[in-house]
Amino acid sequence: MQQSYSKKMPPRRSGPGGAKGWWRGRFKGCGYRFTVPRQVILDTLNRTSKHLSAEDIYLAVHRTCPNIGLTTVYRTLELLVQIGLVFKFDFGDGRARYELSRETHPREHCYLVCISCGRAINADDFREKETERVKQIEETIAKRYNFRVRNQITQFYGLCGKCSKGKVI
Amino acid sequence: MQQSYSKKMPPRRSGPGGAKGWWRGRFKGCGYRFTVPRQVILDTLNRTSKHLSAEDIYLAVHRTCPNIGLTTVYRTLELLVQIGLVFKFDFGDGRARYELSRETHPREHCYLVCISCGRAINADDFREKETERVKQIEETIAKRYNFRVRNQITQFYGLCGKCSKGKVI
DNA sequence: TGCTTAGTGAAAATGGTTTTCATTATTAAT
DNA sequence: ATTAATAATGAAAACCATTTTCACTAAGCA
Repeated sequence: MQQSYSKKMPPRRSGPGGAKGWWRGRFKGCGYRFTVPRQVILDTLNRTSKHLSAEDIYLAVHRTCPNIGLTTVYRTLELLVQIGLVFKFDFGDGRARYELSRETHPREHCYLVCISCGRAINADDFREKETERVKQIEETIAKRYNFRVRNQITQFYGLCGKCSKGKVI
Repeated sequence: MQQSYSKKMPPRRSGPGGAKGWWRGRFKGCGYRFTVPRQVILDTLNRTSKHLSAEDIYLAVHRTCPNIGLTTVYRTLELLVQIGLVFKFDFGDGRARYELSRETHPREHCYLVCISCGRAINADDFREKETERVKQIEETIAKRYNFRVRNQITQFYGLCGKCSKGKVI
């Protein structure tokens, strides 16, 4: 039972408990409990800017809390994505990646994915200056498709330097 | 052993065998055999503009050639992606989708993916007028990252009309 | 403090994809 | 054409990220 939540969000890092306080409020506001596993998983995501897989998170979490199982990691991540606190990505390598949604960070992501070796190269810097344009696009989409954009990813598929060596096409 | 292939491509639908002739040449040029399963799978992809999953293709192919197995479908698709004849997509629903690469069709794809119900809405029309801009971006990427772009997909993650009902956030 | 119920963890199940391996079909050489 | 070499195939098994099941635990309200 997800409840509606006030549009006026409190600033993320102020108030009792800092980020944790904000998260807690967000959980409660949606009718969920703010449990230890959920705190620890959010903390882990908060400590890095990388895109972690569920197993990455499980292993990191496992060091401090060995009793937290992989199942809970998956379940929590699913919930966090639903709530909108975490973004889920798929680079086509058979495992999903997760990243904490930070308002101070760009919500536009850009990757170069090599179709030969599967390597994914981050090219976010590419989009930074396009924020305005992207905002416009999102507004248009909201109107035309009645769709609320939360996150955006652009992937360029092709051949990386190594893999394109010697190939003309 | 992938061989280099002349940059001057013959027109896709002319010459002996039409598209098939072109495909055949492409296979041979790369050192691969143009077998019946590969023909049939390419034909199937050629007959639709939808994004088919491996199973979709298997079922379609199975009607005419019941002896073609799912394994071959997967193997052929992987090869086709490597050769650059087919694009592979991932909407995060646990199964990959494939689409024939047609030069007459745009290589820019745009989707709205609902993080609540998982529905993927095609919004390609959105990009059609941006072809020039996208070309520039691809050129810059090629230079800066030494990366040859073959295909591009932009996904907007968010809430579709149905799923955002009653939610303020 | 106790009660209700959401949340958790271990193990099993699921399901798309990949690997294995014996067989078949294609190509190049004869 | 026939044959030899090897690439391609199909069925079954393996793989592996993710999900489900179910008995148990802990958060939050009365």
